[in-house]
Amino acid sequence: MTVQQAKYEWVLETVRDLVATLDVGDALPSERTLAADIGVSRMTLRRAVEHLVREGQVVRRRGAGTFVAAPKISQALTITSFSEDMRSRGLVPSSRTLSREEMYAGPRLSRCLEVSPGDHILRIVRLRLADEAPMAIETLHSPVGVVDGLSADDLTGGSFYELLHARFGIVLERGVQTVEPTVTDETESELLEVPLHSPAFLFERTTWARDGRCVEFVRSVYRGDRYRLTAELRPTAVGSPAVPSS
Amino acid sequence: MTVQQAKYEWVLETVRDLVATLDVGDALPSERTLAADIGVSRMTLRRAVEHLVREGQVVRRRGAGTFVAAPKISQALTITSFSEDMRSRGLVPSSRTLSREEMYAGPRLSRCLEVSPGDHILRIVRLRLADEAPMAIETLHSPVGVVDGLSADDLTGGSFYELLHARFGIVLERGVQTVEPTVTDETESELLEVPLHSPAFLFERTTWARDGRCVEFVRSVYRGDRYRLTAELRPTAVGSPAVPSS
DNA sequence: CAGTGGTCTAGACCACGCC
DNA sequence: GCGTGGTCTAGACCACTGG
Repeated sequence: MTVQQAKYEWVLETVRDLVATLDVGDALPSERTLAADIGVSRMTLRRAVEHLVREGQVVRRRGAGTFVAAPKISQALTITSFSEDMRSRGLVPSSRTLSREEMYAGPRLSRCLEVSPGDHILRIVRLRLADEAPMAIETLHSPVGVVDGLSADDLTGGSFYELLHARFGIVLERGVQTVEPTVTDETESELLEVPLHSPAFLFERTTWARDGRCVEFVRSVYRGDRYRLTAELRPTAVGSPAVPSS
Repeated sequence: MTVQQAKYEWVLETVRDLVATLDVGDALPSERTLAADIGVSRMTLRRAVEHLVREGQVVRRRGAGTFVAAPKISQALTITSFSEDMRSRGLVPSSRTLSREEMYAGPRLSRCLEVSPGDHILRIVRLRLADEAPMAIETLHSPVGVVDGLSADDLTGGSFYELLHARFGIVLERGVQTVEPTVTDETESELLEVPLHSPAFLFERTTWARDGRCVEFVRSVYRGDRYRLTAELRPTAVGSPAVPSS
C-alpha cells in the first residue's frame, strides 16, 4: 500500500525473520497462505522467497512445499583483474614491459592458442608492480593474427582487454584459469626480488573471443609472500533432501 | 499458447539470439515492444532478460533502456568440499586421523577462534587421501565448548559439518578462507610422501555458526603436484557505462 | 513531456507430491 | 483429489531518463 520501493525488501525481511524462528527441515506456510498473511500478492512473495532460495536459506519442493535448508559450506573464490585487485587491496598498480618478441608458436603454445605450430605469435613479458614493488611476472602470448601491430607501449597504459576491444574489435567470451603452487627460479627470484625457491602462485589463463578464436594464453607468477587469495564462504543451496527436523 | 514449461526458456534463447546480432552498447527494443513482438507478456520477457543481466550479457538502465554489455573478465574460482572435490576429479576420497588432543588455545589460536587464550580447544589432525594416496593434511581446531565430546572416530566417517548439525545442533553461517603458496616441511613431506620443500597450497579457513560463535579454524596443506585450482572465467556484469558502439 | 525500466496485483492453468 | 510450487497473463502505477 505504502511505497512500492520498500515492499519487496520488506517482505524479504519478514520472511527471513520467519525462517529464523524455524528449524532445519521445517516447512514454511504455503505461498498462497503466506502471501495473504503478509498482505502481498503471491508473485511478490515469490520474489522474496526466490531470493532466499538463491541464498540457500530455503529449498522448494514442487508439490510438497518450501523448507528451511540445511546449510552447507561451499567455496566461491573471487579474484579480479590485476589492477582492480591491487587497488582493492589498497595498493597502487603499475607495470613494466620487459620484452616483446614475435616467435613461432611451437608445439606447446600452439596447443594452448589453438594455432599451427608454425604460426607467428607475439610474446610480451611484463613485470607487475604494486606500490612500486614487484608483485608478479606476467607472460602474455597472442597469435599475431589477432593482435596485429600491438606494440610494447600499448600495454604500459592499462587494460589489455579494453585495448583488444577498442583497437581490434575483439569481444571476450570466456576463459579458463588454473592455479598451482610453485617456487621461483633464478630469473623470477631476481625480477621479483625474493630469495631463490620462494613459494609463489603460478596462474595459467587461456581466453577466447566471442568469434571462437583463442585470444591469449597468459602465464603469471605471483610472489607468495605478498599475494594471497581470499574467499568468502557462504552457505549455498542444498542438493540433499531437506533433513527432517532432528 | 503451447506448453508453459518451455516458454520462458524459449524466450531466453530468442533474446539471446537477438543480443548476438547486436554490438556492444546497442539498445534492445523496449520491454513492452519486445514482449509484444515475441508474443509473451512483459513479465515473462522480463524474466528472460533478468537471466541475461545476471549473466552479464546486458545492462538495464532505468528510464533509458536495456543495452548489450561490454564483456569484462572477472574470475570466479569455485571449490567444493574435500570429498566432493575429489569425487568430481574422479578420485576416491578417504581420511586417516593422525592425532586428537585437547590443549589451551594460546595467543594465536585464541584470536582465530575468538576465545580466551586459556580456554580449552580440540585439535584433530587428519591425513586426507585420494585414491589411497596422500593429498592433504588437515588440522582442525575447535573450542571444546562447541564440540564437547567429539572423538577421533566421529571424523573418520564423513562430513564434519553434517556432524556439527546432527550432534551439536550447530548451523553454519559463514566462513573466510585464504590460500597461499608454500613449501612442505619435514613432517609434511613425510606424510604427503613428497620431497622436502615441495610446492604446496596452504589453506586457512575460519567458520562461524549462525549464533555468532566461531566453530572452527582449519589449516590445510595440499600437495601441489596433485592438486590444482581451476576457474571458469565468464564475462560479468559491467559497472562502466555501456560503451557506445565504436 | 513521452518512453523506459521497476514493481505490484489478482487471477489463471499446469505439473507434481502426497494421502 | 487436494494442496503445493511453477508459470503465465494483462494491466496498472511509480521513478527515472532524456530530448
